[in-house]
Amino acid sequence: MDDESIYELDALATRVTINKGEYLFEEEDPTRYVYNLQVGMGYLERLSSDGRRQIMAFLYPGDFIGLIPDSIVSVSAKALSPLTACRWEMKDIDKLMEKHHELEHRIRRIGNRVLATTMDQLFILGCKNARERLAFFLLQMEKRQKMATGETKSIHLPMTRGDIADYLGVTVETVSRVFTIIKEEGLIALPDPYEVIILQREELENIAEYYSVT
Amino acid sequence: MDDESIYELDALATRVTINKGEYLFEEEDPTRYVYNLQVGMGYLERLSSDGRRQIMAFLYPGDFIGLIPDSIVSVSAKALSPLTACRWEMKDIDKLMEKHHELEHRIRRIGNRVLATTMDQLFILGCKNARERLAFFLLQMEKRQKMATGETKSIHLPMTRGDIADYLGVTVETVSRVFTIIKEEGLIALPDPYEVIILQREELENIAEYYSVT
DNA sequence: CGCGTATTTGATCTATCTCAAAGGCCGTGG
DNA sequence: CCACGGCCTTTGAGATAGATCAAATACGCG
Repeated sequence: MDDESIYELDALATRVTINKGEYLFEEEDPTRYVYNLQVGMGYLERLSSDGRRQIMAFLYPGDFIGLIPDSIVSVSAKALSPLTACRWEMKDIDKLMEKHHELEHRIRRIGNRVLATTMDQLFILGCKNARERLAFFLLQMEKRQKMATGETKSIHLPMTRGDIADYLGVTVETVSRVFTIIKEEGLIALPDPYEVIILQREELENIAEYYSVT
Repeated sequence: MDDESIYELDALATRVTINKGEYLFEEEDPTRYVYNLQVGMGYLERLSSDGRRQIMAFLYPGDFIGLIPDSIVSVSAKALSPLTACRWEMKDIDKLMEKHHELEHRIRRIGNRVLATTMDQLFILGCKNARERLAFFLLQMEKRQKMATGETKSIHLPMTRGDIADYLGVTVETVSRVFTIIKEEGLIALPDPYEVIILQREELENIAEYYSVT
């Protein structure tokens, strides 16, 4: 992106900070902001009226959130850890896009990538069993962590088993059981519930049918 | 969109026609085209190596397909009926977007809408049971048919029960059974397997948690 | 130190899948 | 024009992956 538009973006940005468990924005919220996550992690969720929940995405540093107007999607963004983000008014971004078309192009490409990821997830939920889902999840988190932080030794999972369950469309107990199973099969090591080390990547990739670009 | 870019788009378009059951493009296919469906219907599918299938979307006249480069998503587009579409080279569209920025804006908005729809589907697959899924499906098809053709009396379903099953992440038998159940509950009428009349919209909407903008 | 929350594991239940078979529709070819 | 084959839908019966319910254990925080 050219220097000028970066400079202008920077000038318009506000910094927001929230605690673990708090919302960056909520479903009903009519405000229209765009965020760029800088520090910490979170997730996008949608709730059904009877309390069921779908986690649509986990959020890593660098992720843009809110690029889709809430008039057409309804999700909330919640922090998994203390979280800081840059925030812009949607209308400012709109204006800036009109001026610097390169910005709209960038935003479109980000949107395309989000769509591709969402389709991967759809495929998983539509076709795969619990074991395949968890394998997919672990490889995806490994890849995203690598992108965001460069860390590859172990996968740190800041979310609970319940969050993983609601991301994969299964129950907590199932997630827990499958973790135990694939640990005992020697596919992963689990130093503690929030730390995963992949021992047999290839086997996991075959299970998940998900091949990260290594 | 301004007249000039429509004119240029038109000049660059090729018309393609395929028969029912044929592919507009396939997963491995390295060609990069953008299509606008004009007549007929189809669907986007992804296959897993062991033959499972997820239908990612049903395609109605007016839909744009292929706006996301296949380098990041892998899907095939198949015809449910004889089908004609306009086709452009992706590179031509890219060039035209650079010249007429309004075009890129339009394309971004189309992409946003696709993402919103995909997220709705994700929510359904992650949280809902078979009955809720079918209710969602029927309301969605009704809405899309209305958008595409204006027809609202009955919903015409050109896809098989198997296609619906692979869209909703259940089996053919389950789809068939749920059709029978909601018919006997008086929620819908089924003059024939491919024709649905909604008798109790409100009840269906409550089941699906899907409220079409009427 | 004690409470609340999260994980894990066990036992049972059930929605959906799987397997099987009958019936209907349509296009083809004799 | 009719018979046949293939494909699709529907329905039944039985199997099962994962859900639900329950309880023990571990962990972190005030």
